[in-house]
Amino acid sequence: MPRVVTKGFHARVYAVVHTVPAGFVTTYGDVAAALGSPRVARHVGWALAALEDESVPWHRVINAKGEISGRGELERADLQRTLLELEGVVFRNHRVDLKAHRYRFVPGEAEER
DNA sequence: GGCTTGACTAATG
DNA sequence: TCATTAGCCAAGC
Repeated sequence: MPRVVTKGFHARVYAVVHTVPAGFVTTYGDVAAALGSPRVARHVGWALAALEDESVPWHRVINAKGEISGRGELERADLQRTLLELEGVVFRNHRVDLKAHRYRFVPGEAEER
């Protein structure tokens, strides 16, 4: 299993996720795009899988279908849904209404330089 | 330095 | 809307 990586690609992922405000959600692809590479959506998920920093709102990151992923850990998926609902995100069946809650990243927000 | 893995996405039927 | 296939690329070993 991947060790904690607090720098490099993962660090950027965390920085981007940090810019997502409460009440909004984003997709792995969007985060990847915000990083400059729309193809690295899988790595975004991987970065979050290795995440251990509670300050990162990982629960606001879902897949392009509006569904919650979670490596098969239903516990985490349930928590994620609960957290989002508390923030005002509307769930329709088992999916988030991306049209209403998808967050648009602002260039420069996650850039820390 | 090369192969395997993977919280994905988009396209196709 | 669902199932299958192909592509992409960093991190780990």
